[in-house]
Amino acid sequence: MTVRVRFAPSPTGFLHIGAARTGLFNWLYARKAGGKFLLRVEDTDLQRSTDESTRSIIEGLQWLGLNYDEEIVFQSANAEKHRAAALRLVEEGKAYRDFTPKETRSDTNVKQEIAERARRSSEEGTDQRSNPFRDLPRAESDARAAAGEPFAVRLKVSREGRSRFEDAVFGMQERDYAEIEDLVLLRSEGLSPLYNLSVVVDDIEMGITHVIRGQDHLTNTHKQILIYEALGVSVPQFAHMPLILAPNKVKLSKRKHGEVVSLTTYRDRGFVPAAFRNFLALLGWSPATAEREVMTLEELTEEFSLEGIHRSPAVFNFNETDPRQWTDQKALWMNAEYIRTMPLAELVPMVRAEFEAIGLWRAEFGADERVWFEKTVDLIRERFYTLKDFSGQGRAYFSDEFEFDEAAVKKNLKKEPRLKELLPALAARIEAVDGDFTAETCEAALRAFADEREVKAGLLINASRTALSGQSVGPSMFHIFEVLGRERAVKRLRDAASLI
RNA sequence: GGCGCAUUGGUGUAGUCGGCUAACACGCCGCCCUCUCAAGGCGGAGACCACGGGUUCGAGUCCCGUAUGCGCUACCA
Repeated sequence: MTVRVRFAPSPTGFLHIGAARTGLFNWLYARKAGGKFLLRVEDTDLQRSTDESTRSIIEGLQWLGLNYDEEIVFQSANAEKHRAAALRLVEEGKAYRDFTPKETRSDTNVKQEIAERARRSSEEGTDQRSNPFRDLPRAESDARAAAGEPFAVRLKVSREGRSRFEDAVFGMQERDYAEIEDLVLLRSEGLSPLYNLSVVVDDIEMGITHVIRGQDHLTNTHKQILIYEALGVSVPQFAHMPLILAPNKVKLSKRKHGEVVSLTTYRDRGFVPAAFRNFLALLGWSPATAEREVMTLEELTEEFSLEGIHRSPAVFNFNETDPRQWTDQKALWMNAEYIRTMPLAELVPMVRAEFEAIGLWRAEFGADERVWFEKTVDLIRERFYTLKDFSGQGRAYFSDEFEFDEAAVKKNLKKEPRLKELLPALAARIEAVDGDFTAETCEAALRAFADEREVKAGLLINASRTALSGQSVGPSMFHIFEVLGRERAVKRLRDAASLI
């Protein structure tokens, strides 16, 4: 049997990183098994669903490199099928019409209301099967429906017995039927289908063999199994994955934690897709042969297995008050690791895209200066954490309009008044370098000059770094000379005197 | 309230059939390298494996209980 899995996000708000991880695991599972990875947009809640959100899901998957097979399924388009399935269950006596008027429920304190209602009914001793319409004679039910009386459709859950299934991650799961109420399949309003019904009917329709999703669906799985059984269809294999928590151990949510939770944030803040994907894969999963953590997509696919998924939730570690830790440190490290080690040919287009986005790109970078551009990117990549750094700290390499870092000016230029005179003199010396303008020839010239003036080479080197790049940190100074070229290097050395 | 799940250094994790002086990565600290900062190399601090019982010669690993957290419990998804 061919493996068919699906990623089924609901399009409300931007794509959550937890959802993205679920998508990733589904993708890895499908690819490893040589099966199909399908995308289904669960947009049955039309009030909250937006096209923009659907776009962010599609873009997010694309960014992560998770291509899906077959056409996207929009759940809302299948409502008629879902309804027909429920009605068929009424026909077969496996579900019934409930003519009880709908209770109005305030959306804000739902959880609390549920708890209170449960407490009350346990005190009164009412059980889950006490619905008076459960055993209403069929003829009467038909008649009332025909007369236009509104009704919801509920599944008739057995009075006795136990539901059980083997979850690939959490193991054997059991639940007494007594704990499951006769769940509503169709709303009284317009007989519109509810989540549990829609999911099951769609999964059947799409031929899903493995349902890999968040742990928040674990207990509801029993309800869904009941629907599968009523429909007379065998159940798929289930695998639930632990949730991702915020540092204070609460569920990571879009509302509370904002943009760190959104996948697009990582794209927009200079993450390399492969790096973030790698990081995400390691959150709640670990390879059986855990020797290295930096893994290519191929390696991840090869290593992936449901058994490697953990049962305990993972904490996504970040600190909102510290801009250096705006997201998980390990994610940042992983990104830096990718930036400095990935093939230059893959990195350059990403840097280009970043430059184009902020208007720093010039056509020459891709034409006459292409070799130079790549060499420069290669020179500075080593100490960068995100793609944004190329246009931030690295701006001076690509443009004459850049800012000087205050602290750097203070530390490397202002501190030594003699530099006001030394720098222009050094500029003249550098300008006069014979032959090729390389790191070696520049170094020789600078060191000779330092000896002559009896100052430490380090003084000139550090001053030059700030003069040429605006920064106090960066690559070897002589390579900066080489990359900037004679003309720009000399000009910047001269101009820097005015900063002292 | 009921049901379910989880609990190894700050974070992510490894710990097969019980034998650990509890391993790795990120982060942190120090040293080396050095023109700065990284990277790299070396080293260090940091966990009585949530707590309490039990089984056993021996428990992070098995059993019971407690606590805490999370999830579900809806005519939300």
